[in-house]
Amino acid sequence: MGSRAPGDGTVVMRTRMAGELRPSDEGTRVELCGWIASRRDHGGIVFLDLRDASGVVQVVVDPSVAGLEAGHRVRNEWVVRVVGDVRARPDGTVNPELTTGEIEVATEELQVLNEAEPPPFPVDERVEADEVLRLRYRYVDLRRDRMQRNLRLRATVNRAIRGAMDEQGFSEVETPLLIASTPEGARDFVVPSRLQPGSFYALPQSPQLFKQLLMVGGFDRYYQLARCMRDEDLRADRQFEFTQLDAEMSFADGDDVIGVITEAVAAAAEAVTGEAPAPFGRLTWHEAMERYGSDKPDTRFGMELVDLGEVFAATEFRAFQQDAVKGIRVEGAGSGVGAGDAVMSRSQLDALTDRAKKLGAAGLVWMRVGEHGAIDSPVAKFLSEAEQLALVDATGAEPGDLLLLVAGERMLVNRVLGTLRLDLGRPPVTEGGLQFLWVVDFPLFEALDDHGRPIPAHHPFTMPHADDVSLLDSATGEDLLKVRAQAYDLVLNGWELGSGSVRIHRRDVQERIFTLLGISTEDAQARFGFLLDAFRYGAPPHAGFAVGIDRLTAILAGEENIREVIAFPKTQSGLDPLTGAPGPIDPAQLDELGLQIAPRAKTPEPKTP
RNA sequence: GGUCCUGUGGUGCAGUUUGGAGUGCACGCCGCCCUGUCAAGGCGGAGGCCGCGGGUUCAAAUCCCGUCAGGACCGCCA
Repeated sequence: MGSRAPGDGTVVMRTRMAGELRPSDEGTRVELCGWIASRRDHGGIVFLDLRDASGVVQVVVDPSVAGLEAGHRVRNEWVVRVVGDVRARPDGTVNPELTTGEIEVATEELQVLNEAEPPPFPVDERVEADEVLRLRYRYVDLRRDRMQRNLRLRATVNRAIRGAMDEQGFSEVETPLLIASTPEGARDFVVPSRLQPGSFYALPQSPQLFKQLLMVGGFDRYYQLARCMRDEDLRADRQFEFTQLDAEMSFADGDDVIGVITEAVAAAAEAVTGEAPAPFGRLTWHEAMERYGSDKPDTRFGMELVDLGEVFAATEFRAFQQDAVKGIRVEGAGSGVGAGDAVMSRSQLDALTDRAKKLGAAGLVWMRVGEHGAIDSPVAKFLSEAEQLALVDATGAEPGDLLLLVAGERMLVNRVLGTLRLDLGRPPVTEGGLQFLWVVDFPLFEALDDHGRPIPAHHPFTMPHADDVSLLDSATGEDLLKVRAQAYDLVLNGWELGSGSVRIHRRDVQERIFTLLGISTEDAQARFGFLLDAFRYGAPPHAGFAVGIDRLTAILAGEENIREVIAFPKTQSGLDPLTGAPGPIDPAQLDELGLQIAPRAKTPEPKTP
């Protein structure tokens, strides 16, 4: 129960929480504290809704009673303390909309703890407030149900994750925030050193190197809810600062890591939804690209990519004489038979074609499927009857469907169709349940740079796939891109939740990778020599992972944007409307740090005609 | 760096396409009335740099250019 005695000499301001009162409390004297959520002043009687962290209860005040005159004066968001008795509401005045709607508090004492100006936007959520206003007055916004719900949900996620990791024998270890620049690919946030003028710390993009050092240090199983900072442009799913469940384990392979992380993430989902999530799927990277055209497939809906190579193997149509021809089937979006809201107009199809071209495709072929496999398309005349029939057969198209086809280099075709698939079929965040998916066997290198050197897809400490190690020595050029890594991603409803890998723990293998990447021995030594050194002193085989907590929480909360699950986020241009950060600093501070601000290159004046 | 969308009393919108008086709706705010409301109700009232700057025009919230802020996305985030 909420009733407490002071004990330590402090004054207890309240005995109960507003939202927890029930008919069983009838007759109880309660002391409540909170904000006025709403007032309904009838003159001789005033109804106040008192809101605290637990919810709302109706408080009834008779302002004609001596000492209760403030009943007329109080306004929304004033902070008050109420003493009174819980009583059943009179017949016909029960409010089934409120969990406390069967009772009310008959006020005997009304104390104004603090007056308040009218809030810049209503705390009640009937109308959506402008986001910059919400951020500027975040402390008001935080009173609203949505933020209360989301941040408490986030706390539930953190609690469940810590519980699951603890149970699996992981120890939470903190790592430094002021570090040397780490080899992640993002731009560092940088902190000037006062004691070493001209030198800089970097804020961690992740605790990557430290967790590997913890493995060398014999911690065996480490995790941390780690703040990470990356100075890259912001998006709906990206903030400068974000939080990861960061984990690393020794004497373990990729499947061990997948098992552990599955356990923790499923525990978080279950803590929020009340039921265990569906079993996590698993696809190879190659399969994900071929079937969904993405390395983070949204498997809440079908519309999979169909390989039409066989169908057009001997085609006369030049546009389809390519590395790959693939298509997607958009149900009911064709003309005629199945005509309805889903049907796409000619101008919509033109827009789709533009979209495909912007994504790099040479073009987009659309086909409307009619009765008996009849095909209506600008290119129908170039296709044989047999090809048309085989096409309908291969895609499983029904009358009224629309087919979208792209031909060209295979991975380009996959990416273009994968994007169109999302444009046309992706459900809102609140629909389709939770589709967790492991994507495994990522390639070790994602591309070749201008000098023909491979660019690591994950990071340079990623262990190559055991079966592909020999390729590392023999392969050159494009063939290097076939080398698979022991790297894996966790995907939820088309969002990349996180990634991990088995790490290289042997110095000789690591040096071979550096050589391939064109990182010289001196360069490697300068950037992360301490890690290479550590590997000389008995590094265990180890593997790890990191899960984006902001993204996981957003999806569990049914939010499209991670700002909704962050107490004090920044806008897309990296500003905090509440504190005004970032701002200039005192010249004396600059001086102390040995820094000077270079004059910014002015943008050229607009040309006068 | 780029593309698209948005900016109108404290709040949320309409008005911009087709230039013609700051016009309108809802909420909030202030005052008065009101003893069973819960989006309380009734009467009255206050509140505007139409983001900012420039241009076109007899006339600009409206058209043009620039700029600032916000959002979505591309680039970027190995």
